[in-house]
Amino acid sequence: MGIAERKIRQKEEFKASILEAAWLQVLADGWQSLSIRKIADAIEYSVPVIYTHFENKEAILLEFTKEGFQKLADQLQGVKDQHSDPSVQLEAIANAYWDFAFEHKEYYQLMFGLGIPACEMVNQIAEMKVMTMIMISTIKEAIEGSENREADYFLKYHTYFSILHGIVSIQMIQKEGKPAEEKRMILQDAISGFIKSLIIK
Amino acid sequence: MGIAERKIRQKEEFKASILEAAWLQVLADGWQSLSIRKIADAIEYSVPVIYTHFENKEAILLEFTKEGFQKLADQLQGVKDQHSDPSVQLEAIANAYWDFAFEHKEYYQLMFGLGIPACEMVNQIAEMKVMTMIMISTIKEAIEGSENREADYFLKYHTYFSILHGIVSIQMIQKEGKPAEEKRMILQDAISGFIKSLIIK
DNA sequence: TACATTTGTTAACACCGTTAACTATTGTGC
DNA sequence: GCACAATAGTTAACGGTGTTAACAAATGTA
Repeated sequence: MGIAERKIRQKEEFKASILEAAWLQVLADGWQSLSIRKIADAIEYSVPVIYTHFENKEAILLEFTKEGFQKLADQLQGVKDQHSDPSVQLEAIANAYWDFAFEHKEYYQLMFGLGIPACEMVNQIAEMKVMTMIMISTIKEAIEGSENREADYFLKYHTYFSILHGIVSIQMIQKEGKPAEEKRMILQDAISGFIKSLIIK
Repeated sequence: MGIAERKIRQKEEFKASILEAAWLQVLADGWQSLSIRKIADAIEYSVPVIYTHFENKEAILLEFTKEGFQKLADQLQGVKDQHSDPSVQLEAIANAYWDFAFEHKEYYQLMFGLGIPACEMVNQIAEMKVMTMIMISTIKEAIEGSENREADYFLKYHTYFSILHGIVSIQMIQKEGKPAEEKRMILQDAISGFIKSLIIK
């Protein structure tokens, strides 16, 4: 009575082949270029068959998002297990997180909804430099009036800016939830930590 | 001979009316819902007239991106001027940055290419919780073995995660540029600062 | 063999950005 | 005032997107 099981197996294989074709497209031209029609073309079936295996395009992307979080969690657990001191673990996890993001760029962008039009333009926006200069000059002044005068102000600027953007964009993704009061504390915590490490040796 | 000037002025007004219609659409349904056709509909002209004022859709979005950075820089400069101590300034700038992002969500998302499909789904992804748990448990352990045992581990987790994501996504937007060596230093700097403020009172 | 179910197809709908080809309107030189 | 050139604005199309209704072909069952 293996014929029902064979059918299920074939269905799974079909689903897998859809995901494989989709992933090849994502790797080739980024996930914004992914289209149902291209997938159908790649697997040499008509378009609607895809909808018998996935509710819609988003469901396909969701699959990759889950896969991404699984892979990421695996890698983080892996490096955590290599150390015993929690502080060292936190450092190792941070590095592994960074590695994952850049070794699996497509996954990461999908997981956090990154990289649309601005991606290409943000580099050539002169207007951004004003903001940059305000931040850099303030950091420079802070360093000069501190006991840590040999600090690299450009490095510190990047850190400062990255912390700000990280906090904002994470909170933007997690739509609502916590009250604003609580949210602001995260900012407060991160920035006070940054400033301390900036001005104290 | 004011007729040439009137023409220029009218052209400017037309351009402005396009941007205004576009912005209303963005405010109403987010910038992913913006389409040339909807703009044309709103200003009651045919589609191609828009292309006589803007090269393409991206140029319209670019206009808003510039506007956004200008507004942001203004606000940051404004709060910086209200203080004299650089450390206080850095804190005020951080708060103003946060305020800008959430008071002008659409601008911010445009400026940093945020919020595509994942935005809606990232909340309901069970797979993410594994990663979350790894980070939280490590932070908890670090706190318990530190001299700062009353630290809020959940707050610290958010800070940690936000810093990681911020560094990664900023570096992903600024495609290439610095060598990997230098990039990793930003991570190193931010994380070592975080860990210090985590375990030291 | 006759029927029902599954499987896959074609063709359409309603959108999208972009552009070529055309018309109506305006301004200019005679 | 009139013919001509320049401008402004139009329609209609091209090629693309996600999604689905209607249909045909293959398969399994009675």
